[in-house]
Amino acid sequence: MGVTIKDVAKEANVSPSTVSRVIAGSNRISEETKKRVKDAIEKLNYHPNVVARGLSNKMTKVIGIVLPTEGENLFKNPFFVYVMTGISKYAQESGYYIMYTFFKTEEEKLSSIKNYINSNLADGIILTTVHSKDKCIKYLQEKEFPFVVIGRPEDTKNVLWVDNDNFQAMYNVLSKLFMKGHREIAFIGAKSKLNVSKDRLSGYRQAHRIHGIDIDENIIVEVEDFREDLGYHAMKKILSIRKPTAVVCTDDLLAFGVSSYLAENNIKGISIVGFNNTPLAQYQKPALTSVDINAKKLGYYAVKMLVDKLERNIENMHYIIETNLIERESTRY
Amino acid sequence: MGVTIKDVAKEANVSPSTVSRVIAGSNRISEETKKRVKDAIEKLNYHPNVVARGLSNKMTKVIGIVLPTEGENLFKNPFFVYVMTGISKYAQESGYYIMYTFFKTEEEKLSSIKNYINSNLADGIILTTVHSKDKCIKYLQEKEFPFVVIGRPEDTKNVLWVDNDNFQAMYNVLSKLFMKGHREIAFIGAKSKLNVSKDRLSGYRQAHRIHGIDIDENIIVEVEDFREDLGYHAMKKILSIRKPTAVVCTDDLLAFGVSSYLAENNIKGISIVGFNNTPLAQYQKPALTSVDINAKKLGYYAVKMLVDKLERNIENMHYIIETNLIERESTRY
DNA sequence: ATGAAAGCGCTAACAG
DNA sequence: CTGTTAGCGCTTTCAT
Repeated sequence: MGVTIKDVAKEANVSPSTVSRVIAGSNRISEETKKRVKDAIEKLNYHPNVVARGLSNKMTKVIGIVLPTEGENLFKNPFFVYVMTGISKYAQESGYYIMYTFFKTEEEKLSSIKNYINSNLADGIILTTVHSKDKCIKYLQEKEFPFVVIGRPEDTKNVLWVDNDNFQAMYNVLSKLFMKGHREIAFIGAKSKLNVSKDRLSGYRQAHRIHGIDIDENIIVEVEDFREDLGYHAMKKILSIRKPTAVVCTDDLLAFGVSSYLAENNIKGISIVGFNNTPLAQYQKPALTSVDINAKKLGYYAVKMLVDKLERNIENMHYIIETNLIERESTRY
Repeated sequence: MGVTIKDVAKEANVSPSTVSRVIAGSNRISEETKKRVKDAIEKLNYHPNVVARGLSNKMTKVIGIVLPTEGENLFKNPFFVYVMTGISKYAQESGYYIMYTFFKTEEEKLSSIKNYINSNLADGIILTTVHSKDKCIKYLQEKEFPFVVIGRPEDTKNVLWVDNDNFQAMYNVLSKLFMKGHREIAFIGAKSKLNVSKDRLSGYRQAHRIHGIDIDENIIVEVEDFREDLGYHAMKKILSIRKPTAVVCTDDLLAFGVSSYLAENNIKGISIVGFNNTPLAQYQKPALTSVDINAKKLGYYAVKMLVDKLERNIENMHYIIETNLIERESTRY
């Protein structure tokens, strides 16, 4: 079917190896033949066969990514889609291909990874989720297979990762609210075992400490999952104790629930801040102030780190992606 | 690095080709050597190198998919994510790998496709969107490259596609509403040039015809895009003309807008039906009745068709995936 | 600066 | 039923 390097060689009156060198951008090729080869490539519309190249090189320029389907979160929160677009962007810029697999359980995740490695199909892997004591990380390290993880892992030793500074993000939210005069700020979080969650709560606590404001533990509520109904009930619970002037949530879905509880009961005067700046945040009434975590950029830099390692063996151990507080009506007090 | 077919051959005291045959499941191999080879594979933990196999076979078992990033729709509506999970499912079942690229413009879409083909990396391609007069389809047909499209294309000649029966889906919605006694049913649609949109509107019209109910063209509104605010205004416009007893929308986002307009103005007694059964539909107040289009299954069957063509050259020209009306509070009258 | 030749790991005639 | 051999298309020593 295809036109091969041999055809080009014949057309340009050189050997296949010369063509290969021209493509690789070798500098010890005379300008003249270089041009001749390039013309032939153009003329024949030649494109290297990446499979053949991969076999010869042991580099396929393929990066595998593994994504969770677990829970409905994948569908309600476009986090992973943003990550994927960022991944795709850097990949395209650097000539890499992206392969994906979904997993439901940790076993599936691990076997996806094994498959990528065993098949010799991928040069590197990106993990989009981390558990504490992640078996996959351990496996990849044992195999010495290049990988990067999105989200800071428990043990960062020898792992490339990219993440937001969740501590700082929440700290900044609180600082801002304090500046606006708030003193009683409730906290609604979920999945307290996750690093993200811990960091955000720490930010909340630390901001109080630094600003010399007491924390009322009663208005810190942690729920099971990032769900609107749980946010709704958390708010109800908080209000049964006392009325804060603001409430920060570790996810927009929780904040949506808060918002509808307040609306339903016609309660005014409580600022709300969400996290992740999901697309619906701006359509809430009132439009929800939220922390944008730059998910696309997380994906982008994940690939960048991986490619840097793969091609230049540069190991930037991690990147911190900035967050942005997007202020909307829900904090206009 | 890896253990190769030669190592296995040596271990089992056979030639590499025998090993290859065992792996391929050839039946003219004695049970005894078959066992010996399998043991050796097990013992050495051998996994075929799919790159080498691909080069030799001219079949990589890789399927490329191209996804639009255009508009915010990708992020608000999890359609594509569902499709991707379905794709992933069948791919995993049949031992295929999935590669993806995003595109913003038609040129990018086409160049993604060219890249898949030229690189010899993919065996087939799945298009997740179709335009009328789609250049990509034409290109793929010229190249005689295997592909399937999700969504019925303008010209279905020689193209494999999978889609819902959008005409029927809407027809059924209307029939149901008629059965419930509704006679004045407004229609809110968007992107009227798309096949989906045309089909859904046809279903609306045809149901009226068959049931012998007149259509009031004034309460058929077509807007630019699938956006909540546009649904909101469409409803406003309709109510300025007359009050229907029900309104059907070609997308949940439109229906969300309708719903909030009715809530804000405290208007009761209008049933609402959405389309696509997005995750938020069930959380609306009232919970939104919506047509589930089975996006995951669309993806699943897309891969199935492609693999059937690739491996057995069976060309099932298309699949129709059933839709399901999910009835919730918004039609409880 | 360029060519010849070997080899990446696997498959598929062709023999036997 | 099994081994030998010749590629698949490209890269990369090793010569010259």
